[in-house]
This record gives sequence, C-alpha cells and structure tokens, in this order.
Amino acid sequence: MRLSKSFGKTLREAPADAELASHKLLIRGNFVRPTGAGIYTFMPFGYRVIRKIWAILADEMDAIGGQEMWMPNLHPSALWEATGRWNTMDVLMKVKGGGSREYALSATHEEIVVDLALRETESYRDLPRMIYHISKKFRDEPRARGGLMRLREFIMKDAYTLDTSEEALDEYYPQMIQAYYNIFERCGTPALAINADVGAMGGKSSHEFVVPHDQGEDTFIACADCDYAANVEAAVFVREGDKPEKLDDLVKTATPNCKTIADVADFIGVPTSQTGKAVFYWWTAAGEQEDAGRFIFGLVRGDLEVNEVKLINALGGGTVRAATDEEIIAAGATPGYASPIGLTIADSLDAPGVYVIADTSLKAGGNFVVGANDEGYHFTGANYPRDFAVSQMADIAQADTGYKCAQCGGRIEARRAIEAGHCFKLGTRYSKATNATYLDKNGKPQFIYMGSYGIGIDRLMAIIVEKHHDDYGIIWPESVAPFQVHLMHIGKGSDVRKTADSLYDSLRKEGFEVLYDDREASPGVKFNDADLIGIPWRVTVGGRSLAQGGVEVKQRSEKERHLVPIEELAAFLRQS
RNA sequence: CGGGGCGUAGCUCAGUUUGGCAGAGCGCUCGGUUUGGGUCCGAGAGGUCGUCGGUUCAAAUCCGGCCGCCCCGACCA
Repeated sequence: MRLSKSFGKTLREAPADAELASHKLLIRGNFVRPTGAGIYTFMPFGYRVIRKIWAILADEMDAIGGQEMWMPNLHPSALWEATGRWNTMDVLMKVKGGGSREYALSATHEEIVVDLALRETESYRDLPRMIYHISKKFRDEPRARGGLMRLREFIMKDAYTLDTSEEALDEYYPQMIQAYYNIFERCGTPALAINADVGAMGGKSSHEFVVPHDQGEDTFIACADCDYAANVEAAVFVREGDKPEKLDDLVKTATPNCKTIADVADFIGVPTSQTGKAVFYWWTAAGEQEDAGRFIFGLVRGDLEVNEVKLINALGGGTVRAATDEEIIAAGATPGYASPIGLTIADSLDAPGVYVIADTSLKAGGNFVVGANDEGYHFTGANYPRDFAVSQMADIAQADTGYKCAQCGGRIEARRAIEAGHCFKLGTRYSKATNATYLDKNGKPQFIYMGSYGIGIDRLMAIIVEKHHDDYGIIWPESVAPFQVHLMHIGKGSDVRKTADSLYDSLRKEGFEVLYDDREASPGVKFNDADLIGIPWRVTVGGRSLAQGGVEVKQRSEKERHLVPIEELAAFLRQS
C-alpha cells in the first residue's frame, strides 16, 4: 500500500470528545471514522486489523472442531417470538418490511442457531457440533461510549455448541475456555476467565474473559493468594466475625439525628460491622408490570453493601428499583431507623407481610445495633434469630477489597477490567422454547444442550490499542498489525527514491505486507506518522544510511536502530 | 431514562457575557524554500454559525421547540 494513495489521512489532533487512548489513536491513525453515536466505519488500515483478528479467531475455533458459517443479520420476528425474547430484550432493534413483516436486527444469533439446530439435528449421531461465525451485531445501547468500547453496531465472533447432554457440554467446555485463552494471548491482550452472572442470556453458568484496565467498565474480584477470580456480581466471600459469647439484652436507645450507619455506629460507639443496614427495593418479577411487584426489605451488616444483581438472583430474577419513602412507610418501617424487629415477616414472595431478605453476614457477629422503627431510636443487642426473623437468608452483599477469600482464606481485591469475551452454558433454555430435540439411542426425543461463546472484535481491537501504545501512537503486536513493514524514503539523495521504490517491490515479493510512505513530505511528518500508525518494523531509506551501505531498520517497540545492508534486509526482518 | 456539557471552515477552537462586516491555528490548492523528527515565506480556496420558529432596524450572539454529539449515573451478553 502506498501511503500517497491511501483513502483518508492521519490527523494531527483527535476529536475533542475522545477520551480513551484507543479512541484517539484509532481515529488519528486513520483506522476508523465515527459515523454516528456507537457506529464506526473501518477505514482500510482498520479493516486490515479486523481481518488479522478474524484470522486468529477462525484458526482457534477451527482447531477445536468449529465450523465457520455466515448467518443472517435480518431475523424474522417469529424466531424471536418463539424464544420469548421479541418483547423482553430491550436492546433489540426492530425494522419493518413491507406489509406486516417485522424483523429483528441481529442482536445475537441464538434464535437463528436453535432454529437451524431443530431442522438439521435429527439424532444423537448428529451431535455434538460446534459452529461459529463472525458478523455484525446490532444493539440499541442506551449509551454508546468509549470509541469502540461500547457500540450500537459491532462485529462479533460468536460460536455455538450443540450437545446431547449437560455432561457432554461440560466435557467440551474446557476446550473452548482454552481456545479463548489462546486467542487473547495471540492478540497480545492476555485475559482472565472469571465466574460471571448469567444475566439476560439465561442458562446455567458463564465465564467472562476480562482484560484488567483502570478505565474498564467491569469490576471483578481476584484473590491475591490463589486463583479465585469472579465478576463482582458473582463473587463470593467469607463473612468474618463471630457470634458474641454472651448475647446482650435488646434495649431501645435514643439515637437522635443518626440516620446513617456511620452516625449511629459513632454515636453508640461500635464498629459499623456491629450494625444492621436496611435497604429498600421495589421488586418486579420478570415479565410482570411494576404495579404487580412487591416491597423488598434488604438487610446487610452495616460494613457491607447490597449488590443488586445478587439480590435479584436471590429473588429468582426480575428487576428492582429503590423504594420510595411512601412505600417504606406503608410497609410499616421507618426510613433511617428501620429493622425487621416489630414487622410482620412474609414467609414467601407470595405471602402477605414484609419480605425481608438478609445477607448471611447477619449470622457473622451479633449484638447488633439496628433501627427501632421509631424515629430517633435504635435497638442495641439485636441478635438473629433471637430478636427477629427474616424471609430469606442469602448472599446479597458485594465483595470488595480486603475481604476474605472463600477458596483459600486469603485476601481478595476489587479491580477494574474490560470485558472482552463471554462463554455461556445455555443448557436447554432455547431448545425447550422451540422444541429443538434429537432422538437418543432409545429413539426418544431429548432437548439439545446449547452453549454460546462470544468475542467482540472491534472492542478487542480497542483493547489491544489500550494495552499497546505510547505517547506517540500505537504499537501493534505483530500478530494483528495491519502491515509488517513501514517503508519510507526521506531526504533528497539521488538514489533514495529509487532504492525505496525497488525495496517496496522486493519486500512484497518476499511476502511482506508493506506500507510505503512514498509521499514528498518532511522527515518529521513521516516519522511521526510511522509512530502513530504503529507498524512493527520501520525501514528508512535515506542519504545518510545509504552512504553507510544500507537502510535503517527500527522496531516500533524498541529504541535501537540497525543499519542493515539492502541485500540482507528480508532475512533480517524474517529472523528478528 | 435522570444529571451535566457541547454544536461556528475538513480538524482543534476563539467570537455569544454587553446583538452591529464571519475569525485564528492546523489541514487543503498554487509558487518558492527546506530535506533525518510535525521546515519557513508568500498568494488562495473553503462556513445558509446543527435545525425550525420567535424577538429586533439588525441575531453566531437573546427566547422557545426539535435534531445531533460527548461525559457521569441508571441499564447492559
């Protein structure tokens, strides 16, 4: 590629609204151009990187028996109605065709795969299978952000497994996990597999692949002493603290102007871990209207926080929002001074009374200070279950730095990361909805077990840049670089242009991908563009180096410059 | 969806407070100059000031609606 002929130009300045390094550098380097919020055009250089990542993904998928396909992006509404997601997936984009035809734009491809599976899979002899494709996804993200990090239209590699049973799926799953490790390793962005919440995908379990990054959107928990790692929404930890040897009496105590945990702990003179924190929600079951929901009283030890995803999972799904003061009072509790003591506790989610869901931390410790449901008063010496009952005891507290690891007893810490991939064991969530079955050895129909495994390619490209850049530009890992060699001529010397032209031809004949900066520009401009674009090898033809018998070769990632005789150049590049 | 900010030349932005000729740097075109780290000099091209409406003798500037974009939060495979 001759730079003088390339479509588009590098920019000296990035758009003012770009904040992430990847966003700025990919635009400045002419890799991408914004088309709309969360919508990007890949320019020729950017598309070359996409193809490199594509090849790595296909290679790793093929290596574990994957078969590449190409599925449509326009999905008849009936397929989404069949799985029940036409109306429940709120990021689903819909388009109307002629007449009454309606389509979903491909937000994901489970619907297509399960429909294919039920048509093509007849018996156990047709299983297992692993298929994948690389194609566009469309999601009506409420907030696109961070350049290529969160898009409304993006490119995803998604693979799907079809198995006869949960055991068969379990057996194959580690191969996929390993392939994912390989992929991220090869792209220069080693990732961590962590346990994750299954979210809207449904299914049994999932692993999220994350790349640690300070500006990441994800928080995950990792143990400093062992290999435990999990998304904060799935992370378990040990509630430290012992039952007191002697339970104090329950005493009502005046605590004027103590509406926060910190205030009341300070006023009474106990640590926050010896208090109970009440948090109120309005919960709506999945598929229900909000007015069919109910009030939920969340209770955690005062030093902890409620994690809403854990709470929702403990309630069996649905959505929650913060309860209003009116709803709290209607439930019989006093905002700021609430506790289960004195309330009628519901036995189940269908029963009357107040549904109290308490974190297991209430069993670690005792003689708690809790609200008295009376403005200005708390109880001291509150102990579970002596003084109050709860509807449900569950893990609803958020893990955080310094807590005790449930696996090894060491200390865990919270870190930020970017989600780069996700593996789901879907089980029969989709095959049951569509009656996708196969005949087993006994001739009996059984549901197909599915798994789905995604990697966002444009996001991965952005992550690579986040991990591989300096103040001057991108430093592409060889495996995904748009070109291997950035050739340029500088200065006026008589043979300079001729030598560079012939090197451009000979290097390409040797099989190198070469970007040739053949512009008549000043050296500074050319060097700066080379640093910005970030191709691994820079070959400079100039009067100075020619006089010394060669050309200057420099790696983008290194400082040293090498003088290499022209006839040895290809060999030098190849062996380094 | 809540909070905040922005929209003026291809890009970065000034001009809006206090209404009165449409501006700068970079980029682009032409001529010259320079040639190992974003050279220098000169001459040009380029904008219905996001959009629709209102106020006014007069609107980039004041008022209102709409659209678009960014950031924080909620949400999120």
